[in-house]
Amino acid sequence: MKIEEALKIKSFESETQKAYINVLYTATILRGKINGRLKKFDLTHEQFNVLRIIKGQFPNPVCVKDITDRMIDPNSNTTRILDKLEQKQLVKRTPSERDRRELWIIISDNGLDLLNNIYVHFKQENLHQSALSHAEASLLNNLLDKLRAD
Amino acid sequence: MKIEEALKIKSFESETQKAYINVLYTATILRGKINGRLKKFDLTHEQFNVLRIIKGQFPNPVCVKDITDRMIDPNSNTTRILDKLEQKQLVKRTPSERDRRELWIIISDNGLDLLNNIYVHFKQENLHQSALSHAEASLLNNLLDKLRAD
DNA sequence: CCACTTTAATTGTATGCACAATTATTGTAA
DNA sequence: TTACAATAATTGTGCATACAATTAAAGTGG
Repeated sequence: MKIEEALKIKSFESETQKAYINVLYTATILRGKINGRLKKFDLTHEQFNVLRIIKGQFPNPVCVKDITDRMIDPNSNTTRILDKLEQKQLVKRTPSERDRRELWIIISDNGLDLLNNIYVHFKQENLHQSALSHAEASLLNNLLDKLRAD
Repeated sequence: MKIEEALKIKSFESETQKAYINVLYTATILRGKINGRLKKFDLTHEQFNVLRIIKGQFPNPVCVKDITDRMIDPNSNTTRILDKLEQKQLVKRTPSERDRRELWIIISDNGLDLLNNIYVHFKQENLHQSALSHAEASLLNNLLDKLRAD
């Protein structure tokens, strides 16, 4: 559905303003879709994102700052998301060996298993197989990169 | 900056997965930008959005459901956002004349003035004048509409 | 070494997001 | 008209977002 129909908006100030609203609205829809899929795994979208980042460096540890730098929303509170992940025994925090201010965070076997299950599940449900062709998705990525550059 | 640089991601499963992350990340950036501009007006992004929706129907009243249907994020709690707006005397709630379950909400003179100030301010700072041409923004809108259709 | 700045992580607080449940009212069909 | 379902709005709860402040440790220049 077109954005103007979805939000019943009659006119926009400019095509760019429309794009702003469209990006925000689309993000809400995608977040909802991802949260829905993650529900059965008892993970929120941002917990999943953080877990994925930690796994990305496995078997090396990462510190909190490394994670924050890679997060989709760096404002969300990394410490508190790590608290949740640690409660669920998906990650471990240990003191860094090079800097006592830092923590080294590493994904646990549980965490690795969980992520693998989720990936299998996503593949089965074709989460990322979209109505967009590869070329269209690529174009979309370029336009978003450009929009952010303002 | 390209999304893979911004989030230091080395590889994606697919161009569409990349687009998902890109949309979510871009939304965060845009939200931050808008929140920054709205700060001096003591409004949050969603309060602004709701106020704009209510103004959109002025001088007709809207009920809560009308607003929810038009919100960028319909999950955010309309009642509580209206509480804030009413506290700031930007809107008024009165009982509906046609249905006692409904409320009629209308923007106040204060609210209209505030929105006008904000629009002037946005124009001065060229918030919605982007690096994208009209044609590019239009293309972006079409691709986002298509991405949501999955 | 010592004051000072910077950095890493945590904490605090207000608001927003997400979802379920509840209350009040209206519509509807036996 | 009386159950029952549907709808409008609110409320409750847990987690996330946004931003400021704090704490602890490390770097730096005198």
